[in-house]
Amino acid sequence: MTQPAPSGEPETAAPVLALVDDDDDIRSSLSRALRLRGFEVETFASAAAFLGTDMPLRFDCLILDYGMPGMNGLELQCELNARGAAPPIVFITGHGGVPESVQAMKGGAIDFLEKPFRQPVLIERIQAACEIAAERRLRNAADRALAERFSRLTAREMEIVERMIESPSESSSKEVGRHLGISPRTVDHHRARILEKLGVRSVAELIDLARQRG
Amino acid sequence: MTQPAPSGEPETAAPVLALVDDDDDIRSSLSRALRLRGFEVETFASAAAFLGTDMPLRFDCLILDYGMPGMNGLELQCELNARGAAPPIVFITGHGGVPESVQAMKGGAIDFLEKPFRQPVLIERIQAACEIAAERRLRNAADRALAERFSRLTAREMEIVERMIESPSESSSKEVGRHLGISPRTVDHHRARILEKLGVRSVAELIDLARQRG
DNA sequence: CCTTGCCTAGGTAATGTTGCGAATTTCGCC
DNA sequence: GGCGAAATTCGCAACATTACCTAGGCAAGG
Repeated sequence: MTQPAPSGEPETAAPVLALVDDDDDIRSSLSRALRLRGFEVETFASAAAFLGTDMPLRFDCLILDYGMPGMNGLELQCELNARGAAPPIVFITGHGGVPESVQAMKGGAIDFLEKPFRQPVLIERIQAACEIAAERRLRNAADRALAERFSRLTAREMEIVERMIESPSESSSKEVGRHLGISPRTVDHHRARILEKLGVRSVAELIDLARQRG
Repeated sequence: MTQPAPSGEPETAAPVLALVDDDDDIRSSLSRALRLRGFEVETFASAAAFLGTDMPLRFDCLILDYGMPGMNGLELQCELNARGAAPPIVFITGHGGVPESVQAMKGGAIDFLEKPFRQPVLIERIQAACEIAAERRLRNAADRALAERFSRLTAREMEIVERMIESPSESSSKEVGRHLGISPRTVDHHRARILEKLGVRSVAELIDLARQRG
C-alpha cells in the first residue's frame, strides 16, 4: 500500500485529493508533487468537469483554482455548499485579492494561497486541510451510523423516543403512557425494544444518543 | 451574581464598538459615522491602549486596523484569543494582503476589509458582525449560568456527577456507590442534593445538562 | 463552645422496571 | 382472499431502584 508518510506517520489510507485548475502546467506539476508525497490526486480542468463526476463527495480535500473560465472557484464552492456537501477546500489563486479570499474563508474554505506559491507551503496547508477532513469524515460516519440505528425504530418507538427527549424528567413508562394514551406496560415493551435496537442499556444513554442526533 | 441585570436598560439597544486605529482621521470620521448609525463607539489609538483598558471584553465588536505601529491587529487578535476572550473582529487594513486576511479569518475574524472602504459597506459588515456577537453572547451567558450552577456542587457531588456522565448505564446508586467505595444510601443522598442544586428532576436531565457543559 | 457545612449511613414506603404470557391489529406476500 | 411475520397492545407479579425521614462523625470558623 502506498503510504502518504506526511511526517513519517503511518496514515490509515492515502488522502484523495481533487485538483481543479484550468492551467495545464499547474495540474501536471502539482499533481505529480502531491503524488510523490503520497496523496492520491484526480485532476479536473474546469469546475464543470468536476461537477460532472458522479461522486464529487468522495474527495478528502479540494484544491481549487479561484480564477477559471466559466464557473470560477468561488461559485463552485457556493454550489457545493448549496448541495449540502462542503468538503474542505484549499483555494489557489493567480489574481484574486483580499475580498475574494475573505469571501472564500467565510464560505468555509480551509485555506487560500496566492500564486505563485512555494510547493512545500501548499503541501503543508493541504496536509492540515486533510486532517480537518479526516475529523469531519469521522464525525459524519458516526452520524450516519447513528441515523442508521435510529432508522430501525418503528413509528411508535420513534414517537416514544421523541417524547422522552422532549422531557427527560417525564420519561417513565407511566408518564409516557399517559401522554400517549396507552398502558405503561406497553411503553415498557417498546422501550425494551428501543434500548435493544439502539444498543444502549439505560434511558440516560438513550437520551444522550438521541441528543447527539437531534 | 454580582449583577442581577437591572431591568431599566434595554439590552438590545446600542451595540458597543471598539475602534482601534492609529490613524486620527479614520478614528474621528468613522466613529462619527458609526455613532450616527446608532452605535456606541470607543476609540483607541493603539493595541496597547485597548489592552490597557480594564475591560476589553465589554465590547460587542472590535474594528481593528491591521497595520499599526507597535502591536498590530493580528497580534492583538492572537493575544485576545490566548486570553480566551475572542470577540467578533472586523479588520480594516491599508497595506495587508491575502495572507494576512486569511490568517485573520483563520483566527476567527468575522470580516476583513481593505482601505479605502466605502463606509456603507463597512457599516453593513459591522452590523452583521454585531448580530453574530449577539448570538455568541447569548450562548456564553447560557454557558456561564450553567457553569455557575455546577460550581455549587461539592467535590464529592461533582465526583458522582462525573461518574454518572462517564457511564450513564451504571449511574444507579448501587453501581456508583460500589465504584466509589461508599454505601448506595450515601450516593442517594448526594444525588438528591445534585438534582436539587441543578434544578433537574431526573438523572436523564442531569446527564443531558452535564453533557452540554462538557 | 457552638454553628455550619459536608460526608456518611439505615429503614421504610413509594416508585419504576422487568419477565412471563397473551390478544388484537397491521402489513407484505403468495 | 388467505397466511404468516411483525407491530402494538395489555395484566400480573417479582424484582430493583429511588425518595423521604432521620442521624452520627468530622473539620472549619466565629
